[in-house]
Amino acid sequence: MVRTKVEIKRIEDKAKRHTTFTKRRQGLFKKAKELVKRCDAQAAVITFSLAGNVFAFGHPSVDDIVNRYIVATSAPEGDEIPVHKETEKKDKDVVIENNVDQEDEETTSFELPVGDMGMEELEEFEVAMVEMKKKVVDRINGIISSSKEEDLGLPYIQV
Amino acid sequence: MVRTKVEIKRIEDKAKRHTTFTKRRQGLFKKAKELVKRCDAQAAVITFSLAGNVFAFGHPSVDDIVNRYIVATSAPEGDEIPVHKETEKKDKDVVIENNVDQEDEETTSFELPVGDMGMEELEEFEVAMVEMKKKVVDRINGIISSSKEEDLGLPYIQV
DNA sequence: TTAACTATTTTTAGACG
DNA sequence: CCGTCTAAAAATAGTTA
Repeated sequence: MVRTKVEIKRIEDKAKRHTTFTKRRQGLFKKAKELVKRCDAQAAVITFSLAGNVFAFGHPSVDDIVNRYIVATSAPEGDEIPVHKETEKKDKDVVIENNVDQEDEETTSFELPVGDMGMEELEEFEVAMVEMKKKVVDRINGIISSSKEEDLGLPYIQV
Repeated sequence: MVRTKVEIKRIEDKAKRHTTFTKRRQGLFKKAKELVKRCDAQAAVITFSLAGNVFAFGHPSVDDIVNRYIVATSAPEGDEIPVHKETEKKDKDVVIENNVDQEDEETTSFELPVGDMGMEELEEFEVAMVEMKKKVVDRINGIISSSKEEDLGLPYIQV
């Protein structure tokens, strides 16, 4: 029939799990698109299935969002990120939830100050960021080639 | 009363737009968490409000997903990304939707081959990736300091 | 501002083709 | 592996506190 009312836990059956993944991923993307349209916001959704496939949505683009995220969350100098509880600051802040196991206890939310650089300025660096992304991969290639013997049969970069 | 049935277009009123952004962002995160739990998948959701605040969720972490995304979507050598229609390949592929205006015409979906590097191997490079992220920001700092005059009053990195 | 409330819309699990 | 269908569950726009 239509007996719904699932508990949110891992689906053991592989076929069912994949079916649900597909359906819910589509629903998640749809929700993200609606958020972007109705709220004039920018957003990205990136998902990896167990099989290793990646599905991503982003507006204006996934790379834009990823780059902006990297910029926004990388501390300029030190590495200590001030962790607050909830936003009691004026206007700019970042909230990051890092795992899924919290029971709404607001124990793993982070908040840190962000500057005033707007999108117009950020977009000036988009090209540079994309180039940087390539450099990251190049660097990884270097790490791979220096840490793995080629005769191990590992593909060079492949990622 | 409760007359719902909104059309998905930009909300002009700022207060309403922000309220909707908050509600829908929470809903989006909840959906992402359910997807992760039920399907044993990895996912990240990153949103930027118009005010410039960033809210992000990721499992196992936003950075993990972002790094994995960067690795998965960066072509090893050339830059030409083969664009297919829909997944008719065997197992590994990437689908990227880059904008929100498409009317399900599947005109802006990309698909490109991805290798077999699994999470275990990918995680070996997590630390390196995080360091790379810092280097990206350092590089941007360099770009800023070389392209902007300090007397313009622009904060150094700030982003 | 932020938090309920709730009628209604929207999503989705399961079944079927 | 698609898509379609449907009842139940979940999300949410508009309102109120």
